[in-house]
Amino acid sequence: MADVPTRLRLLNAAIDHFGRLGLHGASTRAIAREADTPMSSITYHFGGKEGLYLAAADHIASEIANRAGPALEQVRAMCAEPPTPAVARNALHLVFAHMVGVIVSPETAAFARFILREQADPTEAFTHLYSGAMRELLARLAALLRTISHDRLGEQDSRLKALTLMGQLLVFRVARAAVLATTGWREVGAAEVDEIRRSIADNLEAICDRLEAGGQR
Amino acid sequence: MADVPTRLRLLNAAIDHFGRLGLHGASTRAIAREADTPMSSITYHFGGKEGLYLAAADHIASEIANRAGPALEQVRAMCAEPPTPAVARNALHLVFAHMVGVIVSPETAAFARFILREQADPTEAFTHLYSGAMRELLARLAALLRTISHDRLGEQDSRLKALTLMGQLLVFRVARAAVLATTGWREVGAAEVDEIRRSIADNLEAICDRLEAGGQR
DNA sequence: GTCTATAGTCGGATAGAC
DNA sequence: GTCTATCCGACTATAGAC
Repeated sequence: MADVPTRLRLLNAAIDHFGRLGLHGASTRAIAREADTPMSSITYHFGGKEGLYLAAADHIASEIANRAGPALEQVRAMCAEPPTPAVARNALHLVFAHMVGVIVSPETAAFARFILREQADPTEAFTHLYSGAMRELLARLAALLRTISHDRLGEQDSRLKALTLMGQLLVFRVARAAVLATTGWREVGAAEVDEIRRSIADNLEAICDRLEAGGQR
Repeated sequence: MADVPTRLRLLNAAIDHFGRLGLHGASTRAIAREADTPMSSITYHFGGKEGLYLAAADHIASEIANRAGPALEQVRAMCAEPPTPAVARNALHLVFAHMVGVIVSPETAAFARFILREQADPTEAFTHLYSGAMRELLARLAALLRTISHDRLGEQDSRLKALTLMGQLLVFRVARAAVLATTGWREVGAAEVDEIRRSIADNLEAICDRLEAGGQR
């Protein structure tokens, strides 16, 4: 902790400030102050404010890839040979149980703010974020859902369903204030994450049941 | 359109600018310019930047209450006498079919940005937003879910499930960029909204089936 | 690589004319 | 109610010392 390079200190401070205030709203002075380095070192390391912004996006993408990596790796292994619906179902549960922890964890809060803002008003940085971490995850989820449905679900339908499922997680990140107000929780700690995980697993079961049995779509 | 009072023009411009840039990031000069009035009229009408911000939150809350009103009214009517699970199920579908349109519509985009930002970093304005529109909706959803489950679902569990269900909608608003990238859509128009509505209705059916039959929770 | 100093722009608030 | 003029602070960028 004591010997973090200036470049990295700047990136961490940048993710925090840009996430809260946006590209325009954040100030390089404040970022530099938090990183305990003069403002002009931003020019030196990243060429300027926008360079720092893009570098922050790339840094987030690689950090997320690291965190989602273990779960994705496991799913890749389970799907090495074409999986049965039962195996796919297992894999789906695995991914979600893991993602709940990742998405709700305080360490990813700053990442989430940055990504959220970028989605609201996408710039060049969004491509970096999407290609870096989200695309494979969503594609894998969609493929699992299709398998579970015995391929009755169309490709587009399975992508849509993957998105709705991710939404069940997302709400606990992006609407945290409403979540706290509704549940009466004071924070989202380990006990609360378990409750969320159970509720979502329950929904997953229900949706998989219907998919596997063959509902009307 | 031609004769909108200055106060209202300022509110609309404020919602747009604050939603995109936040309280600090937005500039009263730019807001006033868009409202085609001098900056000092903000001082006159709202006392300053923060007064304008709070007024914008109140205005959003009442606009949302207007839009969600019809659906909520219908649900209230259906629940006048304690509803059967089948009636509750109908009501649930009704609310969601309506909310999909509301949440995804371009007119509410500015509202969504404002609320999103406020959730990420709640200020006094959040209370206004939550009490004004969200609370009753979430409470009604939770009550419907409980009824559907024959009261097997606990109060807290039903609130959590209401939140996960709202998440399925939310994702199409807050992660629009990812939605477009994943589906290949170029916009979320009427045809796309119908697909979303079908996918979510399908999930609802699945979850209600499980709830009504009595899953493990 | 790191820091200081400075130039030029734009921000919010306010006083006071009409 | 509406507008102009002005104050002062904060911002980004950059030149140049070490």
